[in-house]
Amino acid sequence: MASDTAATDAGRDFIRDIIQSDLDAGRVQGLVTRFPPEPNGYLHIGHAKSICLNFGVAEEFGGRCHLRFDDTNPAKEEQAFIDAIMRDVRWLGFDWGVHLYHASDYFEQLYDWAVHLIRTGCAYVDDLPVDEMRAMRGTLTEPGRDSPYRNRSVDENLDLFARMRAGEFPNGARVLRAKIDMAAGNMNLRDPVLYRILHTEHPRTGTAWCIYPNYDFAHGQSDAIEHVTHSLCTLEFEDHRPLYDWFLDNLPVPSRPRQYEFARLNIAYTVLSKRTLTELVRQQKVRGWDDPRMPTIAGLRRRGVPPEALREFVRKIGMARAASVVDIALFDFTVREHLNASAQRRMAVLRPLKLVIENYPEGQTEALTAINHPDKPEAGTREVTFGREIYVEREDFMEVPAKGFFRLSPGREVRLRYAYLVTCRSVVKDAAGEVVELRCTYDPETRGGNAPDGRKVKATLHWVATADAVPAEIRLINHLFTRPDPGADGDIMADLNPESLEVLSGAVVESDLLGEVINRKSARLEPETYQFERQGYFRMDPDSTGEKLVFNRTVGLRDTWAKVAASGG
RNA sequence: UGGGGCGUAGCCAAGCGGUACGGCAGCGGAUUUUGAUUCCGCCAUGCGGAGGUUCGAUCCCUCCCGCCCCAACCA
Repeated sequence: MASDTAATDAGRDFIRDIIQSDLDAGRVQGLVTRFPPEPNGYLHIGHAKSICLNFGVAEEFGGRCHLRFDDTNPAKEEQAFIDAIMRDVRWLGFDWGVHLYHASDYFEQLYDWAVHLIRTGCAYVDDLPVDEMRAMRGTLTEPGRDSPYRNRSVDENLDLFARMRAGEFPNGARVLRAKIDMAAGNMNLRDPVLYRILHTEHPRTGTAWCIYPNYDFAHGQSDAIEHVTHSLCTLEFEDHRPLYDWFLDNLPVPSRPRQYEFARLNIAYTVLSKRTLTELVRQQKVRGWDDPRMPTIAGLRRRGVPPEALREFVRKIGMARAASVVDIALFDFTVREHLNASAQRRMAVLRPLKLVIENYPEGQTEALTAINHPDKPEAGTREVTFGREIYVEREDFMEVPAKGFFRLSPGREVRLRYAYLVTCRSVVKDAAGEVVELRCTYDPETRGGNAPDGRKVKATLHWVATADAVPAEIRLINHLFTRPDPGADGDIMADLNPESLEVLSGAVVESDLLGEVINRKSARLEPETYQFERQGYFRMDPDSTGEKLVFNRTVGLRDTWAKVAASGG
């Protein structure tokens, strides 16, 4: 029964409804979808939406999803992108099994079908130069005009097309066009180009071809060859559907797929256009496709976003046909939601300020027990080293405390996480008047953090003992663009955020991290994402060396105080 | 009268003729050795607008308004 395979409660949407009714009505026997990336760049979070949809429904309805590279334009495509795409789809958690295909696998069949169209009078070879063809296509409101080559004989077309394939003509000399309707309101039906001459080596077929089919002529037929039942794509292809169907109607294809469109994903303060992302890489505005600031799957992975969070985000945004711009806060929330549940806690001081405990014996250190995860006792504990000199966060001290600030200031007592209650006695300043050191005393009776007399403190600070500190560089990843709608004024590069990457080179982390990080590296495991208490989530960057650890901030913790301070200030 | 779509809260998004699910954001409050987490409460008399059909309309009809996509030998 088809209804046995129904997606359950979670995540119903119009696509799943269509699939369900097609299955129920027996229109299709089983579900087959496909994810069809063009290997001309890295996958981004917009592709993640499509991947989750295509592979997701296949899983839910007991069908299968193919990974098919739409490699019809060798001028832009590379093997390196093919590899990266497969890596990213797998990392996201999906598996195409044996169903790995390429549009280029079908070049011979597509060529035969092109010949078929010529024979049936549905296609012709056009000699018009590009600009003339453009001029004759008409405009949105005026019909186009027939090419003078439109009524060549079948034999002449056959001969010319064969010679195109044989390499007799240079790039751009001729194209094969479908003969449909130059007056169609839908521009895609005004005798679209099917094949163009491209004397370019193809990553997979090498030099076997010098003519290549374009998207419209390859996509639907590839779907049909693979017996794809539901061909899911974004809204901008809606106008192509009549053409998609026209090919299926006029060719002896082995199956009849149908195309359905959904709205593409947009996210505020970011850009999900492959063209723009390519430019960012090319112009070196970022350090590569996997720069942690990039909305690419590889970039998000390097930043520390777990694949589950990405999938959950896609689930949360829903699936519909209305153009939308999703609030980046929803993404951040989803990442925190997952990391809060999974990430081990550690202590790191991003902007260190030295704190000396005057009544703590010189040269002495002690090991204190810290909890690895507050909600998961099974995550265990670890020892952190405490001593007379420690680092605390610069922003956890205010010489003149602002209203509502209840961290450290002269005379005030606070708790050092897992350690002791300390009271600030005085500050040391440099010649410029900058506070460079805090002089404190501690209460030896408060080991672990609680006072026997029950007195309370309002703040708990994270810290790292100087004796335990491992230097680290911390990279804070901020929005790549300064406005929610980058490029709305025309020049998208002008909207780049000059502070998208903040490098804190003087940070320190507890030494426990060094061991963990080195162990995982030697075990060839991907680095884990940790929560640095009171700061956010961080993941080691591959730029790390034996000399210095480098961490990227995946996302900060919600910071209510920052909000209060900003509005009150 | 080019063609094709879409309008439900600040942002997503359910709803399929019976009186507006949910999430994010925001705002209160409780708990807290992370100003985190968690927990409680508040947040559309209203569904782009105007008519119409109906006992009853976000849902059906008509007109209007607004927004998005299409004129690559890209996908």
